[in-house]
Amino acid sequence: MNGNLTPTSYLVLGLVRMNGPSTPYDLKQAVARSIGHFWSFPHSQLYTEPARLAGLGLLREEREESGRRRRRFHLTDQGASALSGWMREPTPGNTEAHDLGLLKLFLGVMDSAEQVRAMAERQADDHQAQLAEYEAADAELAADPDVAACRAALHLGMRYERVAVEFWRDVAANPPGPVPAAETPEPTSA
Amino acid sequence: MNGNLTPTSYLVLGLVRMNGPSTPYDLKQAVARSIGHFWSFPHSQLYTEPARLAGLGLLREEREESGRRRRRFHLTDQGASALSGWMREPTPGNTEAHDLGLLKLFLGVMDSAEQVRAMAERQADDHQAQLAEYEAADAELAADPDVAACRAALHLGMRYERVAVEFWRDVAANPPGPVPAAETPEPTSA
DNA sequence: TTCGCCATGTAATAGGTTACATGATTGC
DNA sequence: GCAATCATGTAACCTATTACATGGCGAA
Repeated sequence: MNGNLTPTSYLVLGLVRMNGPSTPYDLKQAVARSIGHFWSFPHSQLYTEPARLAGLGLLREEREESGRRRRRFHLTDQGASALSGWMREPTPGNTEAHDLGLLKLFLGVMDSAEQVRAMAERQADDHQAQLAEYEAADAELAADPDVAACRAALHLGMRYERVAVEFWRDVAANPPGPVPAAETPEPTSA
Repeated sequence: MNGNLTPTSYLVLGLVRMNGPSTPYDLKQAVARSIGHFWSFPHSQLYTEPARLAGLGLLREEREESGRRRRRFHLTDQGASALSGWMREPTPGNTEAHDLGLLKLFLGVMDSAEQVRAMAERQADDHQAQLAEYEAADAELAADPDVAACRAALHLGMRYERVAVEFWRDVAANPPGPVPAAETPEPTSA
């Protein structure tokens, strides 16, 4: 077992701290409702990671004896201090924005401006839909003053989405032509 | 060897198409100058992925006999059509925005509003710096009409950065308080 | 001509992803 | 009581990341 903590680790620790003792399924739900919108964590990780953290003493595992025999994880002192230690560290590294639509646009392999326009319109719609989801999620949290920080994070998501919608609409309105190939592809020899 | 193509694969194919026959080092450079700003690809991948693609017949490998014995990869017909096939597919999946600062904010584990403010200011500065880099990169490309698509992608990056700067400045100006822990951590038993 | 950085790669590992698989609940 | 879905997990694979390692090349 490797003792290094990844973003996933801190996510799990943080969620347990925020929501109290949690089962992996609880974590999965919490992620889906909030940060999962822009940073996806597959559920299998949310099952394996807490177990790993328990092995490191940062969580304590408790298991139901009957029914679903859920594993419920509790934050330990050590876990709490690992978490607040991380908070105190500087936060290096830029934002990673992985967006396949953007990659396609960047590579400039679209055959025609028309094809670019079609994709851009699709992207704009998708981002619009995403924005609506954020707004709904945010409205649900609006009542609770304790979660101001969570909402703040959502707000950045919302701003990004608005920018993305604007951006793709601009692209659709004025699609760039294809980047010409620098060489003629060769007959495949394989 | 697995024939599935990942975003990395298309990146490599697309760069070779755009820039002509390339060595892994060329790819590394091209990435660092452009898309690497918001989607990082470690250099080791840019060495192994072209080899894999060559194995699939999508690139052809040519090796220098003397000196550094570079491997230079050429696009094949098959590679070109894999690339344009991908372009025609719809682009599912949302943007993944991995940002550790945002994760920290979201988890609400900061001890105090003051700590939040300090981080927010740092983030704002970092994003400001990033924005400046994009602008410089964009200015370099401005002369060449062939790379309009690449520039368009950069422009989204720039918009994101502006939003991020604004956002973190707002957070710094009005930092949310910490989300209270839902449970008291337990003494570690390990 | 030597030093240092640029350039080129590879090995090992672990985290992430997909796919499978099954038991528990709940609603009808 | 049956079906559908929720909930819970695990195993295998692979991609990505880190770390190491070395030879070429240019500058002083």
